[in-house]
Amino acid sequence: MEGKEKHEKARERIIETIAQNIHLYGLTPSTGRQYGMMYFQNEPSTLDVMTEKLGMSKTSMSTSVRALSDLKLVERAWKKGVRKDLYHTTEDWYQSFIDLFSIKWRRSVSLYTAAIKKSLVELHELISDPTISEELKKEVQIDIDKLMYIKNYYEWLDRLVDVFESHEIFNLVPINDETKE
Amino acid sequence: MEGKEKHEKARERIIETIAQNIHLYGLTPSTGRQYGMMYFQNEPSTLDVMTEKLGMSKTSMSTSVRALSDLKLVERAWKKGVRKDLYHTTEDWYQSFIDLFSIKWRRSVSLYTAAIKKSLVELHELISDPTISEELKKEVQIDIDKLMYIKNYYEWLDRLVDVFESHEIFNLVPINDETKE
DNA sequence: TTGTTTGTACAGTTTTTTCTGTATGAACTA
DNA sequence: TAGTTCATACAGAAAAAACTGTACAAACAA
Repeated sequence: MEGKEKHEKARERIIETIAQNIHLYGLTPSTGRQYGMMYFQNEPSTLDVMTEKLGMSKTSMSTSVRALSDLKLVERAWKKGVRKDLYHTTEDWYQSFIDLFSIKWRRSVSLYTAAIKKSLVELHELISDPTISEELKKEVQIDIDKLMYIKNYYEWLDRLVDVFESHEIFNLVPINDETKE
Repeated sequence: MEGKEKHEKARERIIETIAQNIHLYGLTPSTGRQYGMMYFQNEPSTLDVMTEKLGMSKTSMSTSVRALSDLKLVERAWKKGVRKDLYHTTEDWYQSFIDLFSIKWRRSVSLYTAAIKKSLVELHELISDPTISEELKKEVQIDIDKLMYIKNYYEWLDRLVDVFESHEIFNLVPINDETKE
């Protein structure tokens, strides 16, 4: 089967590329390969199919399919009469990018925002404390300025995520071609 | 030193937050802590200072400061009379974000583009091969469509990176406050 | 009810990554 | 020139992460 083989090779190249780049999504190459396999599978896959195709344990398949779901790269499919869980890759890579972007950075925004708020309160208390030295006060003021800068930056980042989530970004960077949603 | 301690605590909270979020830049918490320390250090740091402050080996400091430099999060500073290498964090977090974005995704774009190009050629050869089965041809056509979709997506991503690098993004998501460059 | 199938928690193993100490080379000093 | 100070390459140790097999719980079948 010469043709079948050539087809397989063309697919494998892409799957391997996905595997080598999925770290951008915080996932391992194995998980990327799993995604790639599912991407070219033209029907939903069960954990058993993945185990068979990738030669890895079902436990692994289960945990990594969950990781893929968390990032909305795959989702459950339903098919009547089939008892096993079925999964397929989500169609919209633009949306996946946005989801990734959103999940990763929103989390960061909220962690920073909380920490900065707390520290700013403390530093302001320190500044208005009459018992501390002039020298320390100066240092604290510098830190306050730095924290304000970070605060501003994260507010910007938050608005940036908004722009992706609301799809406004597509006004600035339009999707060419008919593949648009 | 009650005030000094409180100041330290406020700083540490932010440094720890940086450490816990630096994975978004593909770096380890240790490296994040190193960055955080340098961020609040109001003068350039030497490897020896980092070793002393973080209690880690100089070798570690050397390799992680290089990782930070690669992402342009820190850069060398010059100070006459000082023989040791000096490093300080870069001021512009917006630019750092853009640099990260650019470095990470451009690389991905070029890897995908190359792989897709190669595979598309092979699949087109396959399609116009008269000896292969109708069934296989159908499958190959589906794959071609999928690759075209990915190709389009990466063209979009490439334009997206352009928009960040050119700072056009700031038209859509402006930097508020006087902290702007 | 009992038996079967399926997914996942958990403990342990293997693999990978991070970190350290030693050794070396480059840059500067005298 | 030789001596000193620094950064980093490299090998091995320590720590973390990925992966597997077992065991169990939930869902369903009969």
